Amino acid sequence: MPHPDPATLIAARGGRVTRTRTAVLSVLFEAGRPISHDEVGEALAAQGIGHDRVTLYRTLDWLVGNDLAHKVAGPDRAWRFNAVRDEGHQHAHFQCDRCGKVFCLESLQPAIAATLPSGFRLGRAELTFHGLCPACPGTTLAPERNRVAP
Amino acid sequence: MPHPDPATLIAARGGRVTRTRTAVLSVLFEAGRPISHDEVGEALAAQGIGHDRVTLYRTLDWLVGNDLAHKVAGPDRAWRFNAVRDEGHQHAHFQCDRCGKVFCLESLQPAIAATLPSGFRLGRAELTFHGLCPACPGTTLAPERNRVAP
DNA sequence: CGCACTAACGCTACAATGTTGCATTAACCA
DNA sequence: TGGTTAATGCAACATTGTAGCGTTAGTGCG
Ligand SMILES: [Mn+2]
Ligand SMILES: [Mn+2]
Ligand SMILES: [Zn+2]
Ligand SMILES: [Zn+2]
Repeated sequence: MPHPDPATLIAARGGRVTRTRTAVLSVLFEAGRPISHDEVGEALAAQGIGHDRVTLYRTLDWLVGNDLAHKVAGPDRAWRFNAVRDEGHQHAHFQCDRCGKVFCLESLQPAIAATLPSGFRLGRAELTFHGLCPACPGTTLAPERNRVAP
Repeated sequence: MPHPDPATLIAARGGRVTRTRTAVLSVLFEAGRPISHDEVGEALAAQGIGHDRVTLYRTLDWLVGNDLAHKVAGPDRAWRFNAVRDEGHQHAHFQCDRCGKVFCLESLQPAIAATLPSGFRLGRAELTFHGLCPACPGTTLAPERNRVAP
């Protein structure tokens, strides 16, 4: 399935279709994983698209606020941004301990069972796995089994 | 059960027992939840203990590196630090969407079942609940049930 | 106790990430 | 095609954390 058209998506939200917005959303679609503000900036520069740091922050915020992207915390306290495909964004993430890349585990449907202490009202749960991504060499210290109960 | 003696714990790790270290560890014990660098600093100031920003960062890092504290990400990309009681630090956390406070759910033993895509090697899993803490008013949009499967 | 050794401190400077205010530009619509 | 104003670009600032380096003080030993 090809990527949706950024301009159409942006217009559908009532936003102005600008060069920066379409380019940024396009970059997010092609990245395939959540990338940092800085990585987006590099991609824009590679396309010869001039951009201001602040504009980029605001563009990314606009995309998130209009449900065209979502952001997830990275290991280095910089947000990673990802184009939204399926509605809901109900999936876990993976952070590589070596290269720092973050991945959405879209296909993964983890089952979590837990009962919170009284007084805590649940909004949502966020599940992040840490370890080594497919591209990084080495082995983890933890058991190699892929079933976990932290 | 009363708090362990900070000075004893610090000396046991081979570190020098300084005023800052004992005071910081004591503050962490009394906080009862993970608190930010800044909150630690305020607590120190309230005790009339002079401190330097950098020293405080280094002290907290030392405590973490020596397994006397652990740090967990907050909602505002500032770390929260917590005195370690039980070994292992195998528990979930809760972030309040209103006041931003972070809580360790020490007693909670969530069950997670998931199978990672091939190539990903698992180190550990991190489970964070979001919602409203006992001290904050309001209701969440999510279902009030305390069972979740994201 | 008094001294030596050096871990820990405190200061300055710097880096990374993100925000605010405001004048200018350009997307959209009539 | 022109007017309206959302979006941009620039400068200045805020927050969180790090690196270098001279100074202070905790510790062990005679
Ligand atoms: Mn995601
Ligand atoms: Mn904890
Ligand atoms: Zn990796
Ligand atoms: Zn709260």
